[in-house]
Amino acid sequence: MLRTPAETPAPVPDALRRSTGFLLGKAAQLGAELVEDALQPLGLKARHYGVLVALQELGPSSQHALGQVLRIDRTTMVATIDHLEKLGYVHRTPHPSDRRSNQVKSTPAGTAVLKTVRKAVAAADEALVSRLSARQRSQLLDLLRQLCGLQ
Amino acid sequence: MLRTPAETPAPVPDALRRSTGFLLGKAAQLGAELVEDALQPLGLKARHYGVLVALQELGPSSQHALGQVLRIDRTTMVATIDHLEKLGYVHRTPHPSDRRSNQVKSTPAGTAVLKTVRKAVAAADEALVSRLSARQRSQLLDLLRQLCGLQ
DNA sequence: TATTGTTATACTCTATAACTATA
DNA sequence: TATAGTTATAGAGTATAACAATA
Repeated sequence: MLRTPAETPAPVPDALRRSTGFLLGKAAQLGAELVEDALQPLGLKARHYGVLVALQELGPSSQHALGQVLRIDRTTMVATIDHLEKLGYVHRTPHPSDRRSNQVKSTPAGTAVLKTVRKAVAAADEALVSRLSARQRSQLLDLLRQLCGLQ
Repeated sequence: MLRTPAETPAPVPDALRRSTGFLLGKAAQLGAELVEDALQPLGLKARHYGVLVALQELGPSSQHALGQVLRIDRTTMVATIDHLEKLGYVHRTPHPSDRRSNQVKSTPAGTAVLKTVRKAVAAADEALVSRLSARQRSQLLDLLRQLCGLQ
């Protein structure tokens, strides 16, 4: 990820400044960098956070189900769960009725670390919107949800 | 890029639906897919569009200067210009006073194709914000520019 | 036959290091 | 010494194909 040094003001061409797609990309990149920096000390990446959150909300789930919710390919999911299992945050057990699939469960350590992770991610989110007022932040959330068809 | 099929509603976890960073990532991904689809028939990717636009606004520029504006690494820029040159849209000439650097110029064909490319990208942008009213679209642009520190 | 998880593999994107030619 | 461009290379990230076990 190429990070423009602070000294470089980077004069963005006008045609790009007028494009929602370009600005979304730029903003998303800023957000990704902040979350990456926030999670790095914990040895996690954004997709691990997604899995921990999904497990908390959905309860024990198959790798396939997690992949559907988080848009992660099943082959990518293998390595993602491997990593979380190695850190002791999740646990694979055979599914009781369907022995093809694993049941991925959060461990107590996983539930505990999620609290820390949530704070780190919330701080990154806060930093991302630091230039906006409270009213603008909630406006932006609404607009993005609507754009994504999530409401 | 994993694209969720239309049949899959993908119930996004609440904690993620409340995160600006997550929503920005999701929205940016949608935008990137639309632009990618729009440019594919022309044999171009988003970064080629960026170069053509920058050349139009800045005039003939060194590869280094283009990279600074577009946040593209100089090693990546080589292949990007190679591709545009192969298509006949730009032309490398030695810089008159500094023989270390190339002057990258748009050719007539490059200027012509940029008109088509602009239309394709504008249509993708329009599709991206299709769920928003005119007022909401301009609000979103303002909020994103402010978030990115571009105004 | 279809699905879940897994491995091996390949492809894209991007960055680092080393080289050249200039400054 | 420093910079612009280039090449070779390596590291992510993610996808496809093939396989085993199970439905």
